Amino acid sequence: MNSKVYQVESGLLRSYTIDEKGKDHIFMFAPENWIMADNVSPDQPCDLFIDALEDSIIIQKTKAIDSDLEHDIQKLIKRIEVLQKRVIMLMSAPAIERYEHFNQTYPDIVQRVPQKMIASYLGITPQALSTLRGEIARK
Amino acid sequence: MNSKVYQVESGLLRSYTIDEKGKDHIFMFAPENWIMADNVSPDQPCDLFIDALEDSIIIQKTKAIDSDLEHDIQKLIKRIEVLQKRVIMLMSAPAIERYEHFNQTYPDIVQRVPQKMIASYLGITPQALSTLRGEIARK
DNA sequence: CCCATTTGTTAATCTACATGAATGCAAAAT
DNA sequence: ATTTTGCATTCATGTAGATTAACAAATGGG
Repeated sequence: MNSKVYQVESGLLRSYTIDEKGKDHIFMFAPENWIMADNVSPDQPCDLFIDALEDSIIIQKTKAIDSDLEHDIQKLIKRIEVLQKRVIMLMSAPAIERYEHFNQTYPDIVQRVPQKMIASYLGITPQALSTLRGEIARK
Repeated sequence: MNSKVYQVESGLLRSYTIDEKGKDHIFMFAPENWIMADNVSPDQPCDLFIDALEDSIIIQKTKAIDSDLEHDIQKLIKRIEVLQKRVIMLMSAPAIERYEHFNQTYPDIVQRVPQKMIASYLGITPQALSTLRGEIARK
């Protein structure tokens, strides 16, 4: 079981899947002080890939729960919180609101990654994001 | 902080949000042996409501992490896993595939709740689910 | 049993977003 | 300098699913 947890000291990571049609979907970004894991659970794998979008310093932690249990639980809860919000927004909010929420969640990432990746995170095409940004700028 | 965790012994719970337009979105179901929590984190509340869809026996656990820490972590990880899958499917899979995945995740729930709730879980309207089921039956 | 309310179905129309293609543009690569 | 290569923009068209509405079926309470 080669599943790992990474603590980002500096730089920027992303995790993403590739669906049957070959399209990739960014699952999350991890800038400084975020943690990121590939397969949270060894069974029922999720095929989550991770790579660095910037030169990054990361600390690789073994998932063996050794010392700071409470701390780990807090981190996990934080992630659940983010995921819940994301599910709800995907179900109920149109792309433009998801984009605005993205800007709040990751205030400075917009400048740091190409737009196509943000589109991938939002679950829309780069073209859709482009026109959507046009509309925002126009008003 | 009145946030609780519930362990379902028998019956069926659901958790859901209500968006600004008054529409509700079922976040998850919890049949026997599942756990369910309302606000995972006291800050940044998510306005997740819980109620029982069947007569249910539940054990209310305080969220204070008392004894079985490892066990709690396993549960949390399971939830993250489910959430991740859900996010990915919402982004990449059409409603019909989400419906099929739902049937795998909750094999017998289809019979136990009204369709409108399943639609809510899937993030589509009851009408859409109805026609979608028609198409499945027809082939 | 009858009425009222909720739930499911079907169909017409509308809209957000996907898809595909053409164009411009900047950064690499040669 | 020139040729790639990848990214962003714009437009035309297609489509999944929303919306609205009307009706049928089921459920529940008196």
